[in-house]
Amino acid sequence: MQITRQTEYAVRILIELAGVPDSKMIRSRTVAEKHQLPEKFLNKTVQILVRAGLIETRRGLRGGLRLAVPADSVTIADVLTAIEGKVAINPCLHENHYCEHKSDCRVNKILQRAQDAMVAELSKETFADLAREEAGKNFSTSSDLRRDFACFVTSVNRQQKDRVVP
Amino acid sequence: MQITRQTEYAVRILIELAGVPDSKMIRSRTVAEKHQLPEKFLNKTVQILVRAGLIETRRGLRGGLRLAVPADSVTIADVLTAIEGKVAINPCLHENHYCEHKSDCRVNKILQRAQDAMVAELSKETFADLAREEAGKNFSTSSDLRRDFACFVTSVNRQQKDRVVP
DNA sequence: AACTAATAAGACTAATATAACCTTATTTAT
DNA sequence: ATAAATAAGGTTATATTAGTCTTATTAGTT
Ligand code: SF4
Ligand code: SF4
Repeated sequence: MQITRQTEYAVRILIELAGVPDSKMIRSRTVAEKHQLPEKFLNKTVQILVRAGLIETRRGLRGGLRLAVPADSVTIADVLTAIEGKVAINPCLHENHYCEHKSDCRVNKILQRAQDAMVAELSKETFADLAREEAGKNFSTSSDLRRDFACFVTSVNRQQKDRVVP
Repeated sequence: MQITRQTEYAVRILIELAGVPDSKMIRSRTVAEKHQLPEKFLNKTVQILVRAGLIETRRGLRGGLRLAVPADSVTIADVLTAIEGKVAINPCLHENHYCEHKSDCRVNKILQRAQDAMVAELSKETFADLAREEAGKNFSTSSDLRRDFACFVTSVNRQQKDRVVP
């Protein structure tokens, strides 16, 4: 019941890109270094975002990444869908999933409402908002390697084996 | 971003137990066969639920499973927590997770609100409600092997490779 | 045209989490 | 005693997630 690391990486890319003037391109390596993310894996993530139509890239010298859509029209929910596919917290929430009880299953309905509530929250603020927030902090758009945004999510996550079953 | 199969199995166990008169014990094998779940895996799940204090078991002849708490005091959210541990859709939502930006990170706040909204929905109806619903359907508490509740979630889930990235 | 710095693509591997199985104990009513 | 049930925990299998590596392609610069 977690979003994947890749989704979080993608969110960070989008925040990064939403925070710079429209036409400027940001190198993927810059993002990787700034956020301490594995570069190759980030590039793969970038490709998914490109295919989802959220960002665009240019190769070659002075190439890089840029938003393909207005920052105020993208939300975390969009990124989640782009990276992990259509959201469905249980298989039976896919409309193509068959279950004979689906039509009147109360569990299904509860799960659906829970998911909808979650997605609604994830859709409330756009990356334009998020980038503004970032700008308010000590966040820099320069290409040097200050780690204003570093958070070592992965390593911390790995030791999270502690089940809360007393 | 899915609940695990084990969580769904646990939900089914609880629905099953909530639907029978208080003192009666249900054999775990009965649940497994009725819902077409792998018996050994189900037993492991049962143990988790026991340790979480949600159900109690008795071994030996005429042993079985039974709710350890009133059906109207348990929700799907409780089961989710029992099986998967404290809910956290991103590592930084664990209060013991450190991130220097946590205190004023907007992403964190959005994720927290999304999670809260989801959990709130999952907490709205109790298993007493759910069992009532089941009773309304053609659901039987007899120990024969009618598969009133069968849903082949696992197999369907496995072919769900279709990423929605156009 | 040649060079260089960038992304593109995809195969490959590694690590982790999830799911399932199996075997041996332990308990309890009969 | 015996049979029928769960308890426990080790082992395996599978799926997902994360990350790496290699080679190609593109585009600006000189
Ligand atoms: S029985 Fe209900 S919860 Fe289970 S798969 Fe069918 S619709 Fe979903
Ligand atoms: S920067 Fe924000 S979203 Fe990322 S780990 Fe820290 S608190 Fe969570």
